[in-house]
Amino acid sequence: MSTARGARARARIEVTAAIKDEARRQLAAEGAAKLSLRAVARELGMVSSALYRYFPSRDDLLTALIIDAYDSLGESTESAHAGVADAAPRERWNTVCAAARHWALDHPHEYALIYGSPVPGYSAPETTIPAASRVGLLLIGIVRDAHQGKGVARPRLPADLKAEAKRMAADLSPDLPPEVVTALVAAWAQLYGLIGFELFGQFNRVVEDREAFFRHAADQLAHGVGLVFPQVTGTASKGPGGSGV
Amino acid sequence: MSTARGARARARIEVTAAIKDEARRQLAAEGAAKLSLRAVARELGMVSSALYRYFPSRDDLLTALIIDAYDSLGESTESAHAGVADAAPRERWNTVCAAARHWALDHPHEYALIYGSPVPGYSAPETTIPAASRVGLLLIGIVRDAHQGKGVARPRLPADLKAEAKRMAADLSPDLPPEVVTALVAAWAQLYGLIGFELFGQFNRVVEDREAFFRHAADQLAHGVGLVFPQVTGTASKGPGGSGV
DNA sequence: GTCTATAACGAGATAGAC
DNA sequence: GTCTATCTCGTTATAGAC
Repeated sequence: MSTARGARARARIEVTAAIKDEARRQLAAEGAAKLSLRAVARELGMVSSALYRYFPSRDDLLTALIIDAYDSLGESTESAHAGVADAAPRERWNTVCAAARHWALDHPHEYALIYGSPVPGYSAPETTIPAASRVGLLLIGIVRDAHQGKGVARPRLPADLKAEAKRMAADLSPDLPPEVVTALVAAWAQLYGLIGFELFGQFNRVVEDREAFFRHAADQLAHGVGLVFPQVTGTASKGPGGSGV
Repeated sequence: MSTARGARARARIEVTAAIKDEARRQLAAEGAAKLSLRAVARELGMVSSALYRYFPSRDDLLTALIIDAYDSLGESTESAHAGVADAAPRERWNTVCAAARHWALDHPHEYALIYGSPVPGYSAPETTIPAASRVGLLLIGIVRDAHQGKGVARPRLPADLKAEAKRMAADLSPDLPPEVVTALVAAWAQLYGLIGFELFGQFNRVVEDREAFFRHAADQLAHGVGLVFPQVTGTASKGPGGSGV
C-alpha cells in the first residue's frame, strides 16, 4: 500500500515536472501572455482536460512557474553566498549581486516572468511572497551583519520620509536604522534596474563590458547601504577595489 | 489639387492616429504580445487589409507605438525640465526623475512596452534610437552643466573598467570624466529600476509612501553623479534636503 | 481514489473563397 | 469587403481504466 502510494506520488511528481518544463519552453518561445494549457498538453501527448488534475487552471500553472523561478533565483544566490559566508559583508554583497545577474542572464524568460511586465489578466497570489522574498532577505542579512553594533548610518532622511522609513524598518529589519533600511530597499530595486537594462537590451550600443560595469555598479550600491568599511578598521580600503566574484 | 492633397493627407493623419489609439487600448487590455492588426481593424470598423495602407506589418505598428511612447516620455520630462531650467542641477535632476516616474504611473502599459519585457518575436529597429535617447540626453545635459569646469569626479574606477569607462565617455559626453559618465549610466538604469519596481508591483507590502521614497532615492542618485554641491559654495546644503518637485 | 479520454460550451482568431 | 468554414482557447461534465 505504501509502495503503491509512493509509485503514484512519484509519477505525479514526474508528470508535474514535465508539464512545467514544457510550459517553460513555451514561455521562452511565445511569452507568458500566450502560455496555453492546450498547447502544453498537445506537446506532451496528453489531452487538455488531463492537465487539470495537476493544475486547476492556467493561472495556477503560471503561479507555479513564478514560484519556481523565484526559488531558482533564490537558490542560486543563496548557494553563491554560502561560498563566501565568512567573507566581509561587502564581498558577500557583491557575490550575491553577481549571482543574481548571472541567474538572470541564464534564465532570461523566467527573469521576465518575475521582474518584467505583468502578465495581462493575471494577478499573482500571496503564495508567491515567500519565494519572492528570498534574495531580499539575503541582502538584509548581509547588511544586518555589517551593521552589528556599529552606528554607521549615513544619509539623513528628509522629514517627509521619516515615518515611512520607520515603518519599513519595523517591517523588514527592526535592528537596522531606518536610514539604512530605506537605502537597502532602494538598492534592491536599483540592482534589478541594472540587470533588467542589460537583459532587455537598453545597454545595446551603450555599455559593452557589462560584466565589469555591473561589478562596479553593484559595489557602489554596497557603499549606499553602509558596507564600505566592513570590519576592517585601520588602513581601510579606499575606493572600490575588486571584491566581487 | 493642393487642397485635395491636403485633405487626403489630413485624413491619412487622422486614420493613422485612430489606429494607434485603438492599438494602445489593446495594449492596455491584452498586452503587446497579443496586439493584432485584425482586432484593431475590427474595432475601427475597417477591414484588416485596409490597415496595411497605414502600417505595412504588425511590427511596424508596434514600432510606431514604441517611438510614440518614448517621445511622450521625452516630452513630459523635457517640459518638466524646462520649468526649472535655471535652477541648480540637483533640482533639475530631481525634477526630471519625478517627471519620468509620473509619466510611467500615468502610462503603465506604454512604460511596459518600452522598458518592460521584450515582445516575443519582435526586435526594435534602429529608428527607435533617437526617441529612446531623449531622457538620457536630458540627464547628461544636467550633469554636464553641473560639472562645468569643476573637477568633482568622485568614485575611483576599478582597473578593469577604465577602458570601458573611457569608451562610454567618448561616446556619450566627451567633456565629462569617465568616472562620472559611468556613474551616470548606472544611475540611469537604477532610476528605471525604482520606477519599474513600483509600477510592476514589487513594492506592494514593502513601500507605502512611494512618492516620498522615490524622491529621496532619486536625490541619492543625484549624489552619485556629483550633483550634491552644485553651484553653492559657502554654507553648503548638508544631507539630502527637499529639492525635488 | 486517481488518473485519462471524450465531448462539448462559448468565445475568439484565422484563412480562403466569393 | 464580406462570409463562412475551420481553427484556437480555457474550462467543465461525464464516463471509464487502473
